[in-house]
Amino acid sequence: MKITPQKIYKILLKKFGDLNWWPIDINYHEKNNSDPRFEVIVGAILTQNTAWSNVEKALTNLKLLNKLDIKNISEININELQDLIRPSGFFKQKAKRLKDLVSYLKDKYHGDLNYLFYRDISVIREELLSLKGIGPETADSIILYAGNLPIFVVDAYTRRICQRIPLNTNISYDEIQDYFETELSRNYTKKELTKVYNELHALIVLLAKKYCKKNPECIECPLKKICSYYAELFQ
DNA sequence: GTCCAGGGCCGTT
DNA sequence: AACGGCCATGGA
Repeated sequence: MKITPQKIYKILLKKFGDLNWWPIDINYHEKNNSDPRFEVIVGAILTQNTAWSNVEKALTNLKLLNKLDIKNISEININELQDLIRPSGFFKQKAKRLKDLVSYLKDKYHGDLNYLFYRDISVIREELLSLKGIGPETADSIILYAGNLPIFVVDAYTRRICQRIPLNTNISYDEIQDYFETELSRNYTKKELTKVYNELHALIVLLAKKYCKKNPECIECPLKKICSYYAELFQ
């Protein structure tokens, strides 16, 4: 029996259910008439190699001062921005990355995310990747979770699980991404894919945090029946 | 006190 | 192309 991404998706979905990942503070954005997608974008930058709990503190700081929108980030003093996002770590480079990003959004799209996400996915991806501080995972997280467009996000967790099962032992980001997208495209319609990519990435992150850790705890892992790493434990 | 988290950049080999 | 050092805070 061949192990596929769609099989893993089914097992994890049955075990953990719908995760409704990357929920944003809709009350804040309704009250301030701001774009909730921008909160996702900021979160994607701030969470680089950083625990989400620390990112939440930074986002809270930005909201308390009503700074969580494109216009206000572009106008805020860089030192003040650093101070607000300090809890998320790497605060100097992340402040610069946010500044560069909002400059790009203002210059090219008049600060309107509709204009950005209206474009082709490949164009959005290339533009985001051209910005210093936005690599493949951040770009794809923005496209998927802010743009609600079908692209599969690969991260350190995805790689680790792919190696252990093994599902796909490629190292390059693009090859793993292409593998997941090609496989999943065979079983789901175009309309379903965004939802599937969104959910599967969230499920993978949860699995990696609970079971497939750096030092794995395989005993109760929902994937142990199809995982050769688990099988080798008992050789 | 040590480890590590939802990466990415840059310099060296 | 691949690897190592670096960036920084806060929770376990």
